[in-house]
Amino acid sequence: MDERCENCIVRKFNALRAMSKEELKAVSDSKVTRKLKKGEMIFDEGEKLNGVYCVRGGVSKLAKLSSNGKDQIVKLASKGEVLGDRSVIAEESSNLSATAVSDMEVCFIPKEAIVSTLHKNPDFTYEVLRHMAHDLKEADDVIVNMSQKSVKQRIAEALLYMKNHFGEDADGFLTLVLSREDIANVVGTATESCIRILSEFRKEGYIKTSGKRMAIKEEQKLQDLVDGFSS
Amino acid sequence: MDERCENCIVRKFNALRAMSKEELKAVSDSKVTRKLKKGEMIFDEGEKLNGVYCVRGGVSKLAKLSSNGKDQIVKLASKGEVLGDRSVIAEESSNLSATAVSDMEVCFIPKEAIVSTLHKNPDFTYEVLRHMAHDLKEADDVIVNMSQKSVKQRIAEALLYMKNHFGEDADGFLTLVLSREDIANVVGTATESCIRILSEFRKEGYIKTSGKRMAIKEEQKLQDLVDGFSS
DNA sequence: TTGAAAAGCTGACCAAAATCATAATTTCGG
DNA sequence: CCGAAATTATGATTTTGGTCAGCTTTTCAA
Repeated sequence: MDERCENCIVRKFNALRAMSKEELKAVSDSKVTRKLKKGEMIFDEGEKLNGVYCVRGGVSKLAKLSSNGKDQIVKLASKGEVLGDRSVIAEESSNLSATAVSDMEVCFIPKEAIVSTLHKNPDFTYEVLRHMAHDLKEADDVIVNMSQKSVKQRIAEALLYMKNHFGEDADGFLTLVLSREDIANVVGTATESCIRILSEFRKEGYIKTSGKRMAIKEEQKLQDLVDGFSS
Repeated sequence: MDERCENCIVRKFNALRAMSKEELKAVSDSKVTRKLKKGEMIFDEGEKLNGVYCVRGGVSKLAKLSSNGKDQIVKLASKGEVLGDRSVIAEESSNLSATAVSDMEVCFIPKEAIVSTLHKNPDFTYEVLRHMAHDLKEADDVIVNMSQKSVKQRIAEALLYMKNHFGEDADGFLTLVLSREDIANVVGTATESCIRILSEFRKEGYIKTSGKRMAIKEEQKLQDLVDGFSS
């Protein structure tokens, strides 16, 4: 609406920074800012995307429905991240759904603005490519974790991830508040198992909880779990 | 050694086809063909790659060692696929190891030839990008399978994958011959569990085995398993 | 404010899969 | 062709985690 992409700081974090002044202007002119309430869906699995979404604020979960009816959360995206880029580039419909897990503000950028820049500005394309190569490496790590680590380890890891990527507030509580079900869907387990293990962590004194807010008290203990020490 | 990239058919299958005649000539002049025996390693996890490997023949497993000491096979690459591109593009050391699971022939292409083309030829960069976007989608599927499907389903899926991607010989046996351990590492399970389930499939008549060679007898039954029908 | 719905929690039970042990078979170098 | 090493096979046991059921707490809208 009001703010121009040229001045938008979130751009610093993504490939848009490799765009030229003019390209950025074109993007800014065609973009549409959209506010979303927690729980609202940005796009659904199988949907044809006409552009990408640049996250200005809030957090989104990218999930895929598995054949057994459960959602698997593949990625949590926040400020500066771009959603839907893969589908636009591959010219396929989205293989993931995107839903706000907190109130959000996103900018929709029509695909034409992206694709034309991809064809004309090799620096931009290269930058997008680097981001994607990086994402692919992260995906490898997720695959290995999923197949080789226990549910307990994966939950410990998810907690540390939430702290490192989304931070904590003044009282030490994790900024990102997820339901137990969402956490379960991140680590790929049953909600009850997730609740059980979080309770265990609480009893052990590794974390404390207050409603659905959580705080990490003993980061090292969680890290040891992830690394396979103790049990 | 002898064959020129310009005439190499495997190029048809990868992003190299978007290169210009001149660029291809430069690649061809700088490439080194290398033959590998089954079991030989092409590069190791953590290694700094000075180029990419284009697979001319044979099959390679891309694996990552998890903290519990087990290898997780993330991808099987065959004719036409390029290995190491992500590390070269991200300018990071490799997060995966590549090992020949059959005798192989690969062409090593120094990274300079690749990177300079990436900077100069947007079509090539775009093509690489499209491939990577596709790989990323596949990675999402793997994540979902790993976390939501049973070991039995994943093994059934692996067998179908082997048939569809590597084919079968005149007798109906899968062309790609993997050890039980490798199959276990693809699906992320214990070798014993893998053997047990393959035995079960044999007893049910879904497959037949002859040493480590395997043939799919009832493809539909395996597919039903994957889709969650029956049990 | 209140009452229904959603989310969180806990126990009991069961199924899936890992682990440990041991034996049979295959592979392969000499 | 032979024997050691690797691979495959199978049984017994334990652990992990999923499912079902019932209960409590929190949330949220009428």
